[in-house]
Amino acid sequence: MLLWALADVNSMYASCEQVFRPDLRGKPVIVASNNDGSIIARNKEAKLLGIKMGAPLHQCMDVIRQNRVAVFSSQYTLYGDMSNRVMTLLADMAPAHEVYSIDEAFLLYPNGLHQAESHGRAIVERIKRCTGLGIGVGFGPTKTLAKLANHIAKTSPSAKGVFDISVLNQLELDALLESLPISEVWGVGRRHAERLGLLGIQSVKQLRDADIDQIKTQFGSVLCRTVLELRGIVCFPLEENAPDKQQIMCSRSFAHEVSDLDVLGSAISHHVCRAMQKLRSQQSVTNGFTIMIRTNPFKPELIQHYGSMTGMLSRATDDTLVVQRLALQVLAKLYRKGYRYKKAGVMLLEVQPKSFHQHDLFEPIQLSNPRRDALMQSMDKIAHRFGREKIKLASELYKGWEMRRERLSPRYTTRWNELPKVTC
DNA sequence: TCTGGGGTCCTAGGACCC
DNA sequence: TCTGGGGTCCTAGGACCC
Repeated sequence: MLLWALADVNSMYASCEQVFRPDLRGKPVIVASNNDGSIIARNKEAKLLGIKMGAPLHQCMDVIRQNRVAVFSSQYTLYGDMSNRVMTLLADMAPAHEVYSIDEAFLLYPNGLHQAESHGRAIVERIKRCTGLGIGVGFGPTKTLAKLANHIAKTSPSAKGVFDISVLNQLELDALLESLPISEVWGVGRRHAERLGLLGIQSVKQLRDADIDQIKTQFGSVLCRTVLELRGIVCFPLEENAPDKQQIMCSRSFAHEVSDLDVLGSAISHHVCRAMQKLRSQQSVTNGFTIMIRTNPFKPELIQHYGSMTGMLSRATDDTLVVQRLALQVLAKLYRKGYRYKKAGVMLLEVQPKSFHQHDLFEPIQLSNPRRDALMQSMDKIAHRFGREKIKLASELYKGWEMRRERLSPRYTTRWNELPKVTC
């Protein structure tokens, strides 16, 4: 009998920081979003202090100071590398797996497991030993139930990090689902939870037993599949190979507001470079892009401007210079003098595989420009080997749009000169 | 002073076609 | 009194995820 597992790292970002800072063990740790804006990760101790997910950092400074909470700026280089290590180990412990997010993977056992719980404990132990990170593992007959089991693994003291929902008998399962609110279900967000509540559906058991036609007509086919998954019917299959991105977005808030067009242009150029690099790394081309700039919506006393404008290309491309040139032209149209901009970004649209892109009827057919392809390859290689900061376009060089990252930890695992120091 | 940055899918409604 | 009946395609917006 087929069995799913969901393994996910406990407080991933906070745990990654803690692994390299043994002095912080047992102490509250939080990680701030880009620009040190809001709180995006908290360890157990920080949660106990009542620090909320998504809360603006500056509103929590009292509790942070009083309790000596360790605060880190987010360091995705580190988290990404630690994630790769975890995923490699997990892949080795199941016949098939799917990396679902930076800190979660589904594992699939097509023939089930005799001792799921002890296997789960072996996974937890191995990840801890090899990476220093704690994980929780939930087993169930569908992805949705495995996710729910994972929630129990992490929150129920008796589960101690591993829980198999598939071994429960019908009465036990009903009692458990009755005790869980629908908001714990994967695919039920705040809006759905509110609307379901109005229909009197509050527990997971009630959702599982709800009228499927009513769910379909009132909430759509996605939630309908979720309900079926709660009944043990597999609707969400394994996706072993992450599909190529259909859109690629790069955007950042600025530490300080920006009014100068050249500085905004520098930010846009930088985001175009990053986005195009992502595009090439999945061997795709883009047909166009949207540029976005906006003022600070949290300052209603300032005059606001949210501007976005799309530029379409005559031919799909993966050439940074082509997109960057047009992007700056679009930005110049979008820009309004005198506004204090807080964020800029670019989104690549109509992303498709380079191997079969559509040619323009009115343009001469040209498969690619070998010189430009070589240039792009060289840029990517240099950036990969020596770091993104070593190769830039001239238009990226205006300063003044940096992020705030005042509590950044070293890139312990990916830079030789930032390796953790060991004292013997 | 200070509020992230990515993504996906689905649906409703309008434009347009014959 | 009764005012066609199907389609497709596109877009904006809403919901969800981490």
